Parts: sequence; C-alpha cells; structure tokens
Amino acid sequence: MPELPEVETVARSIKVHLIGKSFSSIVVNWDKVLHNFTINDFNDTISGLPVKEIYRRAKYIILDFGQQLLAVHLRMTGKLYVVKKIDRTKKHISLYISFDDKYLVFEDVRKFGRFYMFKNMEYLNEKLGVEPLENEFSEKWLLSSIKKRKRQIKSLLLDQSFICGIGNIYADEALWYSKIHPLSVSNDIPVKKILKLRKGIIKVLSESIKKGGTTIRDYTYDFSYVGNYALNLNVFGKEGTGCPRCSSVIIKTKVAQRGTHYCPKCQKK
DNA sequence: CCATGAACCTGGTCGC
DNA sequence: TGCGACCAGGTTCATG
Repeated sequence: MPELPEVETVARSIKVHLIGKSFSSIVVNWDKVLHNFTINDFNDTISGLPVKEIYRRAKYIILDFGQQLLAVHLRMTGKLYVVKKIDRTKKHISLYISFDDKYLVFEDVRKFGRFYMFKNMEYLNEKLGVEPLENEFSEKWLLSSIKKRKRQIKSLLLDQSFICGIGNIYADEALWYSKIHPLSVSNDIPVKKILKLRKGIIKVLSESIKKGGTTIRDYTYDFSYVGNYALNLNVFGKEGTGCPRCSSVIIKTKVAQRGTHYCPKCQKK
C-alpha cells in the first residue's frame, strides 16, 4: 500500500496519540512481524520508556524512545492505528501494544509488514537514499547522480537506496509529469527533463501528503480515513482512458516487474 | 553494475 | 456458483 505520502500521513496520525506515552505490553499474533527482536527484548528495553518523537524516514515510521528506536514498515497492506478497544472480529492483527487505556494496533492482511528495533538511525541511514522532500534532493545532486547510473529510469526511481519513499504510484505519476518514458535509460535523459522530473517528484509527493495519501484499496489512516489523492492521479490505474494532456490512450505494461502506466505520445524514450 | 525472477502472504476480480 | 489464473501502494535474495 504505502509510499512516502501514506507513511507520512500514518506517522502524523499516530503521533498525536503517542507522544509522551509509555507502552506497557505487547501481544504478538504473527511471530515474523518482529524482524530483529523478541517480546522479551521489547519488555526489557522499550516498555516503560516514554515516546520522545515520531517521524517518517523513507517508508519507515520511527518511534524514538531516546535510547532505543522502534521502526515500522507497512509494506503492502500494513495499517498502524490507535484505538480504545481491539476489534476481535479483525482477522489480521499481527500485533498490538498497550498504553494508557488504549492500543497501538498493527493490522496486516498480507503479513509482509515488519517491526524493527534499533539503537539509532545508523543502519537505516546507511542503506537508504536521499529524502525527496528535503534540501539534499537538489538539482545538482539529481543531475550528477542520475548521470552516474545507466538504468531504466522507473527502476531507478523505485530504488530506495537512491531516492527513498517513491513507490509504484508516484514513480508513474512523476514520469508522466516530466514526459519521460519509464524505460528511458537514466544517463540518456536530457538535463531539462531531469529538472522537470525533480519538480514532478516533489509536486506529486507533497500534494499527496496534503490529501492524506492515495487510497486504492487497503490504505487507511487513523483507523478508517482514506486518502484522497486518488482523485488527482493522471496515469496510475488509468489504462484505457485518455491522457489528461494529449488525450492519447494510457497504456499499462510491466517495467521492473511492476505494473506501469504511461502515455505513449507524451512520454517518448 | 544491472536486469530478472522468485519468494514472502492473502484476498479480490475476471474469464470460462 | 465455482474454480483457476492473475493482480496488488514493497523488499530481498539468488542468478546470469
């Protein structure tokens, strides 16, 4: 489900409930959800510590306890939300954590989502690329970095160690915006288009955050709100319909094993 | 370095 | 209705 705007939205939505609170206990229904720690580790090092800060890094939600971090990756269908009462009819609650008289719930139909415990951000920072909504994602950086690579541009945009946070929806949308064919080879793309691509990435991600992200099917935040950026999509899921710019029929193919939508007239290789 | 395919999971949809 | 095939906002690992 979630790319940068959705993860950002979820992080913000749980933050208001959790800052300053301490967790008392954790219940795990699907063992693999704890990727690199155990329930005992949680009880020994996190339980009882107040949450200092909550923020997003790439597609991870980070709960910062000062001495310790809890990181959550939602993968495809993970939902993270706070409730007063656990709904026992839900079939896919991988875990929940108690605080005060409430619960932080992690629900995940496909069970790909994971929790991680880290001492600090070193490990994640090491493997993750540039944040596209930060100053480091500069024209200079993108121009030089994209020239150094010789890769299908869509595949490069999905590479979290290059730029982080972009996923399948926003890759297609940003490429459409900048009129770049998804199979264009990165170091062949003209400077002008690269600059436009940068603008497009920033535009689609930031505008989507304002709308609470894109709900196609599963994604919700704060228990049940849907994201409204789906109304602004130009190509993703629009195969067979007219391009909003030139009216040609939007095509769907596969690039890097992912469904890929583009306008064959606007987006030439 | 880069591309591809499989694996991890469940559920919805489409065609027959 | 039922059944199989295929698809899904992601990541990682193995292989050529």
